Amino acid sequence: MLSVAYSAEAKHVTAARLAPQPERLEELFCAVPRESFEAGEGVFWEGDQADHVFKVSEGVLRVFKIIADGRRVITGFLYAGDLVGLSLKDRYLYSAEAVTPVRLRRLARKPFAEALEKWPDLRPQFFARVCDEMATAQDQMVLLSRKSAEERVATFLMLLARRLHGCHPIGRRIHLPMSRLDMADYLGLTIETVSRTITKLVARGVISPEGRHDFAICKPGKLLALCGDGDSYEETIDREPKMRQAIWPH
Amino acid sequence: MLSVAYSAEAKHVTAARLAPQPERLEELFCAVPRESFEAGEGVFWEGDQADHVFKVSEGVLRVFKIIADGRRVITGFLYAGDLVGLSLKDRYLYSAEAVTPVRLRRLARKPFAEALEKWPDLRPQFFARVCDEMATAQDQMVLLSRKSAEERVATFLMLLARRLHGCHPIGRRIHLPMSRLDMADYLGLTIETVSRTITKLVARGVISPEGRHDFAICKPGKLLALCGDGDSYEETIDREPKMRQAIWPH
DNA sequence: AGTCTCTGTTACACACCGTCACACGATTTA
DNA sequence: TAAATCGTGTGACGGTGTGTAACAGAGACT
Repeated sequence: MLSVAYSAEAKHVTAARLAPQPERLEELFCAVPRESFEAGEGVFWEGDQADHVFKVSEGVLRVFKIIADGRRVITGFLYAGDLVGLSLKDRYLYSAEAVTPVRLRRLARKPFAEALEKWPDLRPQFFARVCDEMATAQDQMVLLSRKSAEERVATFLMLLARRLHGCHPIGRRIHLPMSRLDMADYLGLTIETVSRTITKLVARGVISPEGRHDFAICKPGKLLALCGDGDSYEETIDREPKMRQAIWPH
Repeated sequence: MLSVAYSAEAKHVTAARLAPQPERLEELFCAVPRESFEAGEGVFWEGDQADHVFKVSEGVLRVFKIIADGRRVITGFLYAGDLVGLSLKDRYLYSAEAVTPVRLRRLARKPFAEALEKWPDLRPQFFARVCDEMATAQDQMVLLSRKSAEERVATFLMLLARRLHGCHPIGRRIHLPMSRLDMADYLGLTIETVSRTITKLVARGVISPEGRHDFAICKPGKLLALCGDGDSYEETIDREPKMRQAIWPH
């Protein structure tokens, strides 16, 4: 079924709106129908045969691994436009579940690979996606390895504020579609710590709550400084060289 | 200089032993001379123009990122045979330094990319390398996110024991070429904690020291169980359900 | 020998964060 | 309406791991 659009020459492509020579990687997914998943529903599981790649078209997905005694690590959240399952060999390295109701397009791995072989222009795009995935993983390792609870939460909020693609119109408003538990498992913390840290940020006027899952960023500069990435000038000059103290004065 | 071998057609390749159609990705690196780096010397730096890819031919490399106040995160150690700098776009995402004296081959990015375009058989190999890198990053995220200090150290020791490629002959002997500080920055701990944890493992007879940087694995099963990956049977049955206590009775 | 430097080990007080407990509000069920 | 359930917030308490030491060993050097 799915391979029809790609196994044939361009003239055979009838059912698809796919151009014979797709210019963008995403176009490969246009030919297949969208599938819907309810919040909490699983899309695939770690260890499954990795037969498909996916493109999220609506909603948010969480991608995670489980270890021995039930500990869960969420390695990423995926939003509309993101591709899932690119950098895999034969089996999925992680499980994927819908955080919100999700609509996505599924493409079998083989036609996907064939398309990459056939149309060289797609390869740099594909490679760029994989590189972004890698860069994100690296940043996450930094976060998990060396950042305090407060820095982790601040970094997460900034991440979502930047990724405000189509989700919400305004730039200083953050929407957190996932539960506190999801956040905790993503940030390597517990729900309680996440909760307390958010409370702290609110108390200091950095952000202000608008319901459980929405916040306004009141002091973007402050929030950025709290990320611990050294993106801000104040942070690097205020600090004694090489000293790592409790970061907030009171 | 270096690009000479690839900027020309195959017939122009004279100085290289490179076959016109290389079968393995590594062969691309045969044409270029080896460079030497002393222990501690830098190979490239985060943010540099990513002009080259590297193949380690001898020694061990560390790859790391630095954040704001000097905190360092080592994202990986690279051994002989490993390729460095694959999954990058225009700039290096991390810095690389020699842990031990290192010899490596440097290949300009452009001819490397051209080779991948020209010889399709190399692409799956390249892709597999990138996937391995990704899988390793995922495992590291699990380690940093949810594992105790003891589990981290145990996991690291098992990793090195498995990667005992050409380094050392015997399978139950681990060589740690890097300093305790390097280990700490890789595992998201401090030197002191690494030191204490190793001491603990020695005290329980799991490993036994043979100098500062060499250990024998006395109880491989026990060490595996301590990794917290659930790879072993003992772990799942010994443990009270869901309880995570201080792990060692004495 | 001696001294210096560097790395690794050990000790102890403390802080951050995890664990446990319970309260609160929203939603569902009886 | 009450009762149950779920997600969340908040408090008290304790433990793992940290920070700051001081100390020990191994080279390198004079």
